[in-house]
Amino acid sequence: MYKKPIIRLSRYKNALYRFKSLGLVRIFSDNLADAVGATAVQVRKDFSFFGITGNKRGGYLIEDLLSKVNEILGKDKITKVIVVGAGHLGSALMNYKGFPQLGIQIAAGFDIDPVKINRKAPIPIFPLDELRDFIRTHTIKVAVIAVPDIAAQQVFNIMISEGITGIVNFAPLRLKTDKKCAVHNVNLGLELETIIYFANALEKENHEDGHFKS
Amino acid sequence: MYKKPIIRLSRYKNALYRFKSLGLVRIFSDNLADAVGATAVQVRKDFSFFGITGNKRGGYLIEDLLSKVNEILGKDKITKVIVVGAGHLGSALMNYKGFPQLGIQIAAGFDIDPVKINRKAPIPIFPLDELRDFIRTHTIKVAVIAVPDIAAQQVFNIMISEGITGIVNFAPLRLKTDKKCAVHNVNLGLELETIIYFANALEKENHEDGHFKS
DNA sequence: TAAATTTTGTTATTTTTTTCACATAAAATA
DNA sequence: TATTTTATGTGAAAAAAATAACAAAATTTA
Ligand SMILES: NC(=O)c1ccc[n+]([C@@H]2O[C@H](COP(=O)([O-])OP(=O)(O)OC[C@H]3O[C@@H](n4cnc5c(N)ncnc54)[C@H](O)[C@@H]3O)[C@@H](O)[C@H]2O)c1
Ligand SMILES: NC(=O)c1ccc[n+]([C@@H]2O[C@H](COP(=O)([O-])OP(=O)(O)OC[C@H]3O[C@@H](n4cnc5c(N)ncnc54)[C@H](O)[C@@H]3O)[C@@H](O)[C@H]2O)c1
Repeated sequence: MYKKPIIRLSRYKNALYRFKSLGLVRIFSDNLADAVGATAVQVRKDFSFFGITGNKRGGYLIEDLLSKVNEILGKDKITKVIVVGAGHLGSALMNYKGFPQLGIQIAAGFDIDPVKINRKAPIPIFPLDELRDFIRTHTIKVAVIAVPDIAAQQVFNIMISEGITGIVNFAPLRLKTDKKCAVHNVNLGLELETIIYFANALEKENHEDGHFKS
Repeated sequence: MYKKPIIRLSRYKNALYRFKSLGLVRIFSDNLADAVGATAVQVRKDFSFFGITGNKRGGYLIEDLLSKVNEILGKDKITKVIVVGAGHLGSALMNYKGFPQLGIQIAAGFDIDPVKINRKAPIPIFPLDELRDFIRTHTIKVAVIAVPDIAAQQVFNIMISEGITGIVNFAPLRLKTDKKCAVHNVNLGLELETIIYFANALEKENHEDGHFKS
C-alpha cells in the first residue's frame, strides 16, 4: 500500500518551501534527506517511485520539484477542515498559524459546551447540533476529532454519515475505518509512552556497558 | 530493531486497563486486536515475539498479561516529564488529565515569555534559564519540545547536553538524534496533510468508478 | 581532450512487518 | 469416551520499507 513514501513526500514538500524561502533554486537529494531525516538514496528512491526525475549531477530545480510533488499530493487547492471539540487541543489547532501555508484552512470549530460557542470569532465555533448542516453546506471532507473519548464515537458516526472522507482523531480510542473514510488515530499519550520506553532502553544501555551500540 | 511491535505493546497495555476497568478478567486476542486496530494473529505474533503466552482456548488473564507487558515496557515506576514551551500545545499537554494513569507525571513547564511563568501552579512554569538546573536536580530523562521552530534547536541542545534520553518534538523541523537520545518528531500539520492526501484519493476513487476497491 | 568527480537513477539485497496456513491444546458437546 | 469446536502459537510466505551497490550522465579539473 506504500504509505511511508507518501508521508515523506509531504515532508519533502514542506522542506522545499523552506529552501525556496531561503532563496535557493536548486537542491540535492542529500539536502532533502537531511531536512526530513531520511537518507539521500531514500529520497531518490521515493522520487523514482513517483516518477520524479532530476538532473544527473545537477540535482533538482526546487520549482519543478514542488510542482510535481504538489501535483502528486493534490496540493493545488486549499482544503477546508473542521475541528470538533474546542477544548485544549482543539483550540491549539484552531489557533495554529502554520496551517494556511500548508494549504489547510480551519473552517470552523464545534463544541457541545454552550460557553465555547462563538459565532463571531475568526474561526467560528458552533454548537454540535449544527455539525451535520455545516458539513453538507460547506462540502467539508476532512475533520479533526478533539473531544473526550466517550464522545468520539458519536461525533465519528455523524461525520461518516455525512460523507467525511478523512479524519484525524485525537481521542485515545480506535475509531474503525469504514472503507469510505481514511482515519488517522493520533494518540499523544502513546507518543510519550513510546519515547519513554526508548529512553529507558537507552538509560539501561548506558548503565550496563558504558558505551553505545551502533 | 522491531519498533512497531513495541508501539503496539503500549496500545495493548492501555486497552487492557480499559478492559480491566470494565470488570473483565479474561481476554482473547481478537478483543485486543479490535481495541487497537490490529488483527488477532498480529496480537499473538507480537506476544510470541516478546515471549508472552496465554492459555490455549482460554485466552489470556488480563492481570497476568498486564504484569508481563508492563515489565517489558518498564512501566513499574512513574516517569517525570517536562514540557518546554507553555503555549497552546504545551498547555494542552500540561492540562491533560490522562497522563497519571499512563504512569506519566508532567513535572514542570518552561517558557521564555515572562508572562507565562507561574511558580505556584499545580504544574509550575519556570523561566527557560532554570531548565538546565531543573533537569539536573530532578534527574529528568524525558522532555517535550513545544516551542516555535526557530527556538527548537536551542532548547534541544540544552536537553542533549544535560543528558535527556527521550524527546517528543512538536516543532515542525527535524531534530537530529544523537545516539544517546531517542527523538520522536510529531508534526501535527503533517498528520493533517497526510489524511488530506488519503481523503482526496478516496474522493477520486468514489467519483471515478462509483464503487470501492477492496 | 582525457581523467576524475559528483550526483542521479535503478537493480539487487536485506530487514522489518504483515499475512497465511495449520498443528496443537483445552473445552464443550454428542 | 470420541468428536467437534474454539483459540493459541508458530513456521512459512508475502508485502513493504530500508539499505547497498553500482552504472550512467553531467561537470569539473588536469
Ligand atoms: N490535551 C492533551 O494533551 C491530550 C493528550 C492525549 C490525548 N488527548 C485527547 O484529545 C482529546 C481532546 O483533549 P483536550 O485536552 O482538548 O480535552 P478538553 O476536555 O480540553 O476538550 C474537549 C472538548 O470537547 C467538548 N465536547 C465534549 N463532548 C462533545 C461532543 N459530544 N461534541 C462536541 N464537543 C464535545 C468539550 O466541551 C470540550 O470543549 C481527548 O480525547 C483527549 O483524551 C489530549
Ligand atoms: N498548535 C498546533 O496546533 C500546532 C500544529 C502543528 C505544529 N505545531 C508546532 O508546535 C509548536 C508549539 O505550537 P504552539 O501552538 O503551542 O505555539 P505557541 O506560539 O502557542 O507557543 C509557543 C510557546 O513557546 C514559548 N517559547 C518561545 N521561544 C522559547 C524558548 N526559546 N524557550 C522556551 N519557550 C519558548 C513561547 O513563549 C510560547 O509560549 C510550534 O513549533 C508549532 O509549530 C503546533
